Formats: sequence, C-alpha cells, structure tokens
Amino acid sequence: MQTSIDYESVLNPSQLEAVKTVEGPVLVIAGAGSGKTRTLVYRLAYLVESGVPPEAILLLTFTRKAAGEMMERAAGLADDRCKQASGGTFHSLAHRILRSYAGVLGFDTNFTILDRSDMEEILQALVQEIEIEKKGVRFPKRATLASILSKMTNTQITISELMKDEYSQFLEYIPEIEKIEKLYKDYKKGNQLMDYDDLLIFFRQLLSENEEIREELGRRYSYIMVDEYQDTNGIQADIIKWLGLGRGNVMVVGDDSQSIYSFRGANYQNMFSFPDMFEHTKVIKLEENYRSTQPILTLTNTLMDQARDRYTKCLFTKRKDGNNPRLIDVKTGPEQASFICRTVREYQNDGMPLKEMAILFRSAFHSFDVELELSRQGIQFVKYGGFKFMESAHIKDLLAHLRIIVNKNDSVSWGRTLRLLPNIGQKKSQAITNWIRGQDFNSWEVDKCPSGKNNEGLKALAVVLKELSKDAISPKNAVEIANKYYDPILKERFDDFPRRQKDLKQLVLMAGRYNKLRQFLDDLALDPPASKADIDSDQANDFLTLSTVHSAKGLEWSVVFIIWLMEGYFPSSKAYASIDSIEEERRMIYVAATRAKDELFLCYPGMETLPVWQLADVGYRTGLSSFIQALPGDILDGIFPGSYLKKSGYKNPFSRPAPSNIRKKKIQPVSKSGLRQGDRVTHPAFGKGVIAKFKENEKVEVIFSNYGRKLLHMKYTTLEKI
DNA sequence: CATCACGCTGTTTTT
DNA sequence: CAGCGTGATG
Repeated sequence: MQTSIDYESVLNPSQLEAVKTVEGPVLVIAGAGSGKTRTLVYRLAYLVESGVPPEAILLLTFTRKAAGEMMERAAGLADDRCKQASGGTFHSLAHRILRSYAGVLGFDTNFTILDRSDMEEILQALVQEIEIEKKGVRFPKRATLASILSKMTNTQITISELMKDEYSQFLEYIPEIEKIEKLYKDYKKGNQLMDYDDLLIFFRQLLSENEEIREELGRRYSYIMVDEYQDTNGIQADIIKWLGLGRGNVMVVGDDSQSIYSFRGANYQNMFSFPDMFEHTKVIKLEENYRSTQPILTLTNTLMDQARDRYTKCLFTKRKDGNNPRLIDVKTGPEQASFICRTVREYQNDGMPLKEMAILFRSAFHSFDVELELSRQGIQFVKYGGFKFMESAHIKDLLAHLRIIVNKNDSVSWGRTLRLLPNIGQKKSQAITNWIRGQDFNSWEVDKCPSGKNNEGLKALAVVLKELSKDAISPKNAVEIANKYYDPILKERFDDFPRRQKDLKQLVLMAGRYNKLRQFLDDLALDPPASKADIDSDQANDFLTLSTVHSAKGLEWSVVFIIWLMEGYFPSSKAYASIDSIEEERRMIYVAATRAKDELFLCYPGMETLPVWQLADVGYRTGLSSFIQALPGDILDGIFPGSYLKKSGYKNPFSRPAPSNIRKKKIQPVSKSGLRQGDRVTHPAFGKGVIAKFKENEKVEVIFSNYGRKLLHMKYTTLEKI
C-alpha cells in the first residue's frame, strides 16, 4: 500500500501496533502522556489512507472539541478527507441518531433536550404534586433528587440499592422517590422531553430492540474508536457493544488511573471488561511517557501504586532530569495567590509564555483568590469549568422563548416564559401552559385562556411568539426579536443587567453562525461554550489557564500549579474519610500531576497546615492530606525532598505527633467549660468566632469570621474564650 | 395565588 | 454566605 506517512519512524512499536491493527477489537491501555491522542490521530490518518471512507469511521471522544481537533490533526498528516469522519461525544451521537429515529420509540423527532436545571425544575414541580409525609429528615432537595435519579440511570441499579450505598440519610423516602421517578418519566414522554441520560438510554434501546437499525448503523460505522474509555458508563459500553456487533472493528483507548467521572456513573472497570464484551481482543499497552520528567512520574506512580485495582503499568520516561514536585505550604488563600502570581511572573520573565502554564483545582471557587490577584497584576487568564454561560438565568429566560417555537409541547419553557410576566407564578403558569400548549401561535386568542382577560403581558407575549414563529426566521433574527421583548424584563429582574445584556449580545453573535433555530438550540444544550471566560478568550493571544481538574481533560502544560484546598465536611457526610473518596482524590491528583511536563507545584493553603490528628478532631478531612496520610513517611520525603518548605524550616506536619501541651490537655466539653451563647472564642483551626447555639448531641454551632458557620462536636473541640 | 421576610442548612465535578 | 423552604402578608 502506498502511504505518504512514514509511520515506523514517528511512532514507537506499541503505538505502531495500535495504529496498524485496524481489524478486530483492540483495547489500548495508555498511561498519562504516552501519546494516546497522537496514536488515535495517526490511526485515523492510516485508515483514511488505506481507503476506508471517512464517514465509515466513528470517533467518540469526551468533548466535541476534542474530536474536531483530532480530525484536524489527522487532516494535516494525511488529507482533508479525515475531517469528514463522524466524531463527537456519546451524547451528541445519540442525539443525532434519535433525531431521525425517535419515532420508533414513540417520541416526536422534535423533542427538546433538558439540561440539568430543567430536570430539577420538573422534579420540584412533581414533588409538590404528590403528598409527602414528613419524617425525621427533610425530603431531599431538587438537586439531590436529580443526582439520585441520574446516577441511578447511569449506574443501572435500582433506586433503593443506590440509596442504600450513597444516600442512606434518605432511606425512609424510597417509596416517594420511586414514585417521583415514574412521574418524571411519564412527564417527559408526555411533553416530548429528553434529558441527557435519556439520550443514552433511548439510543441504547433503539440499538438493542431494532435489528434493522442496528445493522444499518453497523454498516454506516464500520470502524469505531473511543477515547477516554475509562470514563464511560455501563450504558455507553452497551452502545459500543451494539454498534460494534457487526464488524467488530472497535478500538477503545483509556487509562484506568485517570478515571475521575465516577460521580456520573463512569466505571473504569469497563476497561477491564472490554475483552469480555468482544472476543479475541488485542490488548496493547502504551507505557512510555513523552511528556513529564521522571520526578513527576515518580510522584504519580507512587500515588497510583496504592490504588486498589488497576491494570499494572509503570510509567517511565527518557526525560530523567527535572525538579522535584514542590509542596507549597501557605497559610491563607491570598498568600497562596501571591505566591502563584509571583512564580508565574518569574517563569514569564524567563521567557515562558503564559499558555504553557496552568492552575488546576478541584472546584471552581477554589481559584477566586488567585483570580483576584491575577487581574490585579494584569495577567490574562482563561477559566474553564465552573460557572456555565448556559445555566445563567437570563440566558435560559431568553432561550425559553425560542424553545417553545421549536417544540410547542415544551412545558418547561412555557412555564419559564410565563412566569416572567407579572403576577404569574407556579399555579397560573401551569394552568396557562396546559391550555396553550400545542396551539397554533397564529390563531391564539389570549382572552380565552385562563387569566388571559385583559392581561397586557400575555398579549405582548403572544405578539412576540407570533413574530418568532414565522417560517423562515433566522436564528440571529429570532434572538434579536426575543431580546428586544425580554430587555425590559431583564432590567426589572436583575440589578446587574448591563453585564447580562453583554451576554445576550454574545448570544446574538453565536446565533449568527447557524441557519436553523433547532440546530442552534441543540448545540447550545449539548456543546455549550465552556465558560464565559472561554468566550472572551477569542481576543487574547497569550493567557494563563485556570481550570477544574475535570475540565482539564486532554490538555497539558509545562508548569502546573495544583490548588488543593481543604474542604470542610461535616462528620456526618458520607464522603467523610471514606476509602472511596481517598481513591478518587488520588486519581484526581494523578490527573492533575500528569498534565505537567516540567514543573509541578502542589499548593496547600490555609488550615491544611494543621496536623491530621487535629483535622480529624475537627471533623474535617482534606483532599491532599488524605492521600499524604496514605503515603508512608519515607516515601513522602522521597517525593518532596526539595520542598519549598524544607528550605524554610519545614517539618512534615503529618509525621509529627500532636504537640504535648495539646495532647495531654483534657479537652473539656464546651457545655461544661463555662462558655455561653454569644461568647467570642478562638479555635485552633478556624481562628476567631462567636458561639451561635448549643445543639443536641453535644454539638455547638460557631460562626467564624473567616470560615462562616461551623457545627462542632463539643467532645472533640478546643474552644477558648477570648 | 404571588410575593416577601426569616430561619435553616451545608461538597463538588459534567454531558 | 447563599440558596432553599416555610409561613405570614398583600
């Protein structure tokens, strides 16, 4: 065969094998930085060069952007046909197929996609409909309810099983929750709505129940590649099984050590069971790391050595030199921010572009202090993760008007739209929705609908909707019209409307890129812009990256700062010091650490400087401390020998016993210590505070000036009066 | 039935 | 602190 690429000289033997094994099932276990993406890109190019029609290649990735980038790169290697491969996320594929085949399942093909907040809204409405007997604990709130239902779907277990494992505090509500689950399902069906999980569920159902469709799709996609397979869940694995059934040309690539999506049902054990699903699977391991230096790999290998189950692999690199990862122990958030900014500046002065550096953290708010300091110093940055453009109220408000144009049955959007009008709340909006739904916008008689008599607001709405439902309306035009109508409401509803007006202008621009309103709305739901900062980034050319660990998948940098802020958990929390949570933290730190090529800082601010024994007393656990705790002391020293802290007289707080004065001191129950409500106190971890309340079970509630309200156990607490 | 004021509670990550 | 639920008020 004639090819233009000299695969032998650019790939190592394992990578080459993965690229050239195109027939039959293949499982590639690819360690961090082992050229996983590169291998997929070359394989795509190789397939196309071998004469496989690009449309016959299905490339499933974690984000749509990742698929696009891979196809782009492959096109650069081979030719432009690579861009015609079918790529995207499981959800986007499922959506694409369901738009044509939903009829088979008894759905309309113009169903609307529900995002998480839509789902929660419906659930809340349903909760209000059924009678719930009050019990010991409060009924789970809507966000929790949504998590329960979604996780149940994604992990394929029953509600009661799931709740026994993870939501034991709500066990007494199992019958109610089961009832709500059923109502929710019916509601969606009745209103032509599908949530994210439904896309997968129905896609799988389509494949499993319809041999014809299965065969048709099997023919269409004869070569399948799946990236980040460790982050797939059971349904996704089934989908792969059904799709690959015909030709069996399926390659999945993943790293069991990097699985951090268990919260949404991902199961890294899918990697272990792939060979059971496809007979004669060829297993290929990529173990050479091309990215990081040895000291960073030593840290990650040490961490993952302790994981309970995993494919045995040990990363190695030819880049033997390099600095040790550094553990930076700072006292406060602002101090940490200034340390990071200072260090970023130093690297920048040495000629490293900001784009080569990143700050990673677990949750979006962890970077607030840093963001403040960065803006103060004029360092440009982009933040991924956290706040979602699409989830902000004003965007949802505006889009609701467009969604009812596309799907007249979309009761969620009807409700949202109606409730923006004065004196229309939960009840009235429901009544009106039931009357109005599915009606033709052009023959609307507002006066006839419930509460419609002389309702100016409703009349105005009717006029706009009529205008919006004109046949050939462009998405851009539609957003503009809706915007004009919504503007007064926006000003009334939000104090910070100028900021929100800007977002809406942004939305007009985005709509300009589409011809079809439906397409525009679907893309917003399934492939929304990552964050507001992401949109702004179009203008900046060199910027620092700030990202949650989860959003950082697939990206890498030379220098990485990991902010590992301690999070306060109440002792009753299920996550408290559980083995599972330590496991997950470990995987997350592993992911974050392996994003770094050369330098790694683990920043560990605030109360984490407390010895573990004391944290445990307080009823808190920490992310970093829980895994440091899990590391034997000598290994810890081996990993962090050049620690920043060591230079300034650092002692490892975790290997140190409690100071004798504290250890020996008999801790008095607070109630017997003469403290009263309103007393000002100090606490070793939280500093100054005021006693708010004494509660039952020997708990005391204290409001700390820096950390807010905490519930402390009197037995284990050392509060001193000041 | 909508809206307001007050009190209570507490992790977070994404398609 | 902030988001939610509850109970009182309009």
